[in-house]
Amino acid sequence: MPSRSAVPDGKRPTLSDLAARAGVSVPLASMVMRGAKGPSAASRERVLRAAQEIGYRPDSRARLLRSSRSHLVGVQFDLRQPFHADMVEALYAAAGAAGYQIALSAVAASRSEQEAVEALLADRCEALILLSPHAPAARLAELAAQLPVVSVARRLRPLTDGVDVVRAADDEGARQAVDHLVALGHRDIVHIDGGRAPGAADRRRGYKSAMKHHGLTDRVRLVPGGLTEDHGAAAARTLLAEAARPTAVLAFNDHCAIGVLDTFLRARIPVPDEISVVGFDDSHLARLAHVQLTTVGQEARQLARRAVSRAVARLEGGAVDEEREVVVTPHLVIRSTTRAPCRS
Amino acid sequence: MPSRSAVPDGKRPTLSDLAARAGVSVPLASMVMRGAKGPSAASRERVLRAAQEIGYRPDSRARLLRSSRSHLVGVQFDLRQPFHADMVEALYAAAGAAGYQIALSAVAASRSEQEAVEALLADRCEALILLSPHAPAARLAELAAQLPVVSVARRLRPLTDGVDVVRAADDEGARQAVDHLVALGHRDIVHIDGGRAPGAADRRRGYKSAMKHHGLTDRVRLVPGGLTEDHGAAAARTLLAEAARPTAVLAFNDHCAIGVLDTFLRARIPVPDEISVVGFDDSHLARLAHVQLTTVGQEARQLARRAVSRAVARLEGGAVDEEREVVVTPHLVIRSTTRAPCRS
DNA sequence: CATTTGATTTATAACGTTGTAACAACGTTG
DNA sequence: CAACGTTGTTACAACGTTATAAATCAAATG
Repeated sequence: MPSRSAVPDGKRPTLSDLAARAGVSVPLASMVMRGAKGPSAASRERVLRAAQEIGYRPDSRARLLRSSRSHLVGVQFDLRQPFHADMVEALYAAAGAAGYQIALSAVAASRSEQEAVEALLADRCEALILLSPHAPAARLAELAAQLPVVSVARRLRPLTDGVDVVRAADDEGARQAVDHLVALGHRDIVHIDGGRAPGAADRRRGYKSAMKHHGLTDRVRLVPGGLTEDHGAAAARTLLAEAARPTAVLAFNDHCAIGVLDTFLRARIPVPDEISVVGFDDSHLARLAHVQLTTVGQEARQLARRAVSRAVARLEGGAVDEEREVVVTPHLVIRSTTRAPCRS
Repeated sequence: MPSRSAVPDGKRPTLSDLAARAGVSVPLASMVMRGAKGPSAASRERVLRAAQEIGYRPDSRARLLRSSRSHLVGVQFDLRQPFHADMVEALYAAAGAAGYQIALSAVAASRSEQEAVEALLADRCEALILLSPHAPAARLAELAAQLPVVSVARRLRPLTDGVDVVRAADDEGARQAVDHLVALGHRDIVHIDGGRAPGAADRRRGYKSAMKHHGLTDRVRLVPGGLTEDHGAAAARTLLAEAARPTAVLAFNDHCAIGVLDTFLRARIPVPDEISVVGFDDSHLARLAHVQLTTVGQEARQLARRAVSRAVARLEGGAVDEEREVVVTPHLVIRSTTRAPCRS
């Protein structure tokens, strides 16, 4: 069996291998590797060259074990939600900038939130960022008793003890969408909702209140939907089966909106000529060249930054008793699926 | 500030807290926690109850540090590829069954493969599973000199030293798709390819050889495509602009196929009535109720299982000098986007 | 009764890293 | 020249866990 590294015994090189090679003590090598001030330029260079030569890599686990701080933030996300992909990317950047690392733990059909969180805890994360968690509020509170917990996009009705919330102003987003549609001349605007999904209630409320504000209370119409394209497609079929169709649809999220778009296309109903469609999230789906979905942008960057800084504040600032809830204002992104209705 | 845990000082409980609480020694508590044989039923129960009471959780980092084996496999995946999501899910299961844990590291627009791999190495992974890596073969070989590396879906032309490959038989998959279409009566079958993406060359070759096998060499037609919906949409527009349209399209992957479908729909070209479309991967996109894409299934479960067992074999079996390349046979999944051509 | 056996339990020493405090070597200063 | 900072370096202990070997103890044997 061939040797797998530059030190004789085939194991990965450690600090003491490095120190031996450079002809210095272990602590000195350590200081150089972590860029602490102290070592002279000469020894610094010697150590770095030796590191290069033997291919030394610090062992982050030992490092974290030693320092009581782990500077590790656990992130729970759902593999099936594209918006989560955007968030994870933004979280890497935000955490890096704050001097923290990220440990990912995925939720999927065969992997529960419970399992995902267990893994993060065993990994010694100092704080948890949960992307639209479905766990009961009691469970979140239980976790928050052990370490800082940030719930992203999931609002907690009574501000749950110890759990920070970072979310977009879903009601405001829905309002913007309705305003835009009304300004274009639409009156029959339907909302395909997200049932009991995180954020759904707020979007519903925002939709209703905006309709009311425009004096369209009697045109309010909710169709049961959900988070997936299938849900959107089903809702769209419901609409098609009816005599009087709406002129515009506000879908719960981009995924759902795509299902709606697709169903309309198949039924030969041109969008936006005959009917306008608005999504929610501004995930990369919406930006696809052939989709160009008008949607409510959730500002993943912002959300990520705020979530991280919230967690860090709890960790470093001691008792941070400002707002428990951070609300980021969403922004309507107008693309090509909305237009004035062709006939009133 | 409220206490964040069940032990007085607010830190997370350790083995010695647990041992003290249970009135036993630290090593004994350790044995109980990891289910080693030795402890009596009585002490086992006492320790477990104490663990329950103080909310003890083993610190996996310390655990890994101590045992030279970490039983940790690093997985590099791309947040934007739905097929990777399926693979990650399957990998969790496969690794768990083999007694290993998984560390995820994502690649995205703002996070390079290099960064992703660095993070995994620092985490002390024993082996790396890379999902369609784009890194140059030389770089992979360099990594393989340090630890077992499995490349999934990316074939390495000359079997690169030390890198195992697990992939679907892309050529065979393309062949199956063509066979299916020909059996339905199609002759003008176009392939929208994946350029230089991993697997693209094989699919191209499989397509060509199958066409040849059916005596359709003069009908071979390649259109430049890519991995995303946008690529598929662009290719479809190219096809639409021409006088003689094909009766069937084999797209590089599901993503690309969806772009094609969408463009055809917008152009009022019914699928599969006027034109058939086949994808590749059988990612969850293809299974959506309103898409029901006929596609070549890559068998994520199989791939994941084989990738893990390959890595484990290298780690545990010492010198495993069987095949360096594991090829899984794909299976055509016939759904609703293929049908006999309406006019010959 | 002394002694072996077997089952439990414990003491001790690591794993690779870093913080603390101590230590040399050196030139400055009174 | 003695006392003193500086600057660079090192010894030592610790983080939370587990492997090894040694210790304890009851029961069983000769």
